[in-house]
Amino acid sequence: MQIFSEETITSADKTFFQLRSDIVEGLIPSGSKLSETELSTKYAVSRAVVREAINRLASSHLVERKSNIGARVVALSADGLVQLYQVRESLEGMAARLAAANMTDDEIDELNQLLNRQFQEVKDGKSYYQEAGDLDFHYRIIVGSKNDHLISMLLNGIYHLVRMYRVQLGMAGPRVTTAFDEHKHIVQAISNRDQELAEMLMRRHILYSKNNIEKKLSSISTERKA
Amino acid sequence: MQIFSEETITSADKTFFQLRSDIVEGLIPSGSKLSETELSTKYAVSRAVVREAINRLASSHLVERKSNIGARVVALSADGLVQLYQVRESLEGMAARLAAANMTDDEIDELNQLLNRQFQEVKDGKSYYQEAGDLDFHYRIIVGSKNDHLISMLLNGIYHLVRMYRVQLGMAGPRVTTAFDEHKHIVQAISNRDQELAEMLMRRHILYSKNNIEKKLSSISTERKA
DNA sequence: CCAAACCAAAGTGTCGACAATATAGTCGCA
DNA sequence: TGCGACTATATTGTCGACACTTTGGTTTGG
Repeated sequence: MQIFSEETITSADKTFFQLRSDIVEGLIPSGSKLSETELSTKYAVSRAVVREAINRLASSHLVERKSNIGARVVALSADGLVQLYQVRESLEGMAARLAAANMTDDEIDELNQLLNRQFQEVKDGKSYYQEAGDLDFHYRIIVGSKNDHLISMLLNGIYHLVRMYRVQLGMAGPRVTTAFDEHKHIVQAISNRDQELAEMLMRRHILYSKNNIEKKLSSISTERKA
Repeated sequence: MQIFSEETITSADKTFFQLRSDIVEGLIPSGSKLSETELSTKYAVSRAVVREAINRLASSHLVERKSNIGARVVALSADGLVQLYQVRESLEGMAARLAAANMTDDEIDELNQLLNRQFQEVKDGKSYYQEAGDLDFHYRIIVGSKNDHLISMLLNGIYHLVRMYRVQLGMAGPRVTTAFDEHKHIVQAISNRDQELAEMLMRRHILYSKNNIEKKLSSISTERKA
């Protein structure tokens, strides 16, 4: 596999991926400080590559850096979540619209097949559908937009933050089957090349998703008070 | 001035700003290669800071970097312009909508005053309105959205690319007065807290702007053929 | 006892040198 | 002559050391 290797992977790349994963998964807690020297010993690389990795994380909005002071993992907040989903709604809505215009028939076929496979899994009960499937679905539509800026902003920037919120708020919950139906309708709209509808359905889909995760977040903060 | 100094400015910062400016203004031609060693002697800093600056430029989509090969300034193209304005339309439309919801009355007042000043300048003929005023207008609305992700994506990412297209295509042309009217209507919508209208007018404003610049681009490419 | 200046420890910013990789030109061979 | 392997060169990737800034605690003067 991976016929086109292209682009060799540097040490800084690996450190960046590792760090990003550790942050998203919560191994490095949100709000904590990232010490360059400490991380360089931990990952057994020079401080320079850790620095580069941290800079990239800052570009992805996963950490905040202040000169001469250091970098901290972003703090999750209700307000941050709202802002994040505002832009996500707008950008992914746009992605769906462009996808309806620009995806090839083959790509749309594959999208349909993906959904069918997931439907089987859901029916067979062995469904931990959840993350993997959902991500794959959104991923294909984003890429299908064929707009490089959009793709980059979503995949390099926003998406890992979204995952970070989901993971750290423990989103293993419900909303599996209903999300599946929403996905199906979106793909139908794309199949029909109905740009308007695709955008609207995607925006709504993300809005529901926000409400769902927001509810979880408020229930947690009330738990804390109790 | 600058009461809150906050955030000391490092050598890498200065190099980044300098490089970005040189690229946007065309002093470093689009498509050309950026040699780390060469630039480090040119700007009299170490290769490390040039590297960091280039990495940031890559995050801003002003250069493209490939590992072990180097970085090139992005090439301007008709397709790239279309993609850029697609996301700009969506994001700034969203900014206008959020601004109508989130700007304070004072901020809206200042926006109105800005427009009045510009109107005077236009009337007095001394108007090279063009860039400065237009940028200031859009800037305030973007910031007025109060959405950090949106602000960052537009101001750090997209805007310099937009300017690069404008500068290098020689946009000193017309469309001054008409753009002014469009600005006025957008501010009116924001004043009325009409989110829907503000978004729609902004999207349309940017669409016109795209058509204008696109026309210029095609006229240049036909010139070349002749 | 408090406040301001000072000092020391820790961490980030910058640098020059070395290692690894890509590129272009040369040589040899069919 | 044309093609492929090899070598030399230039450029990027990585490293450890040094310079500067921040921070927290200590001392000193009121």
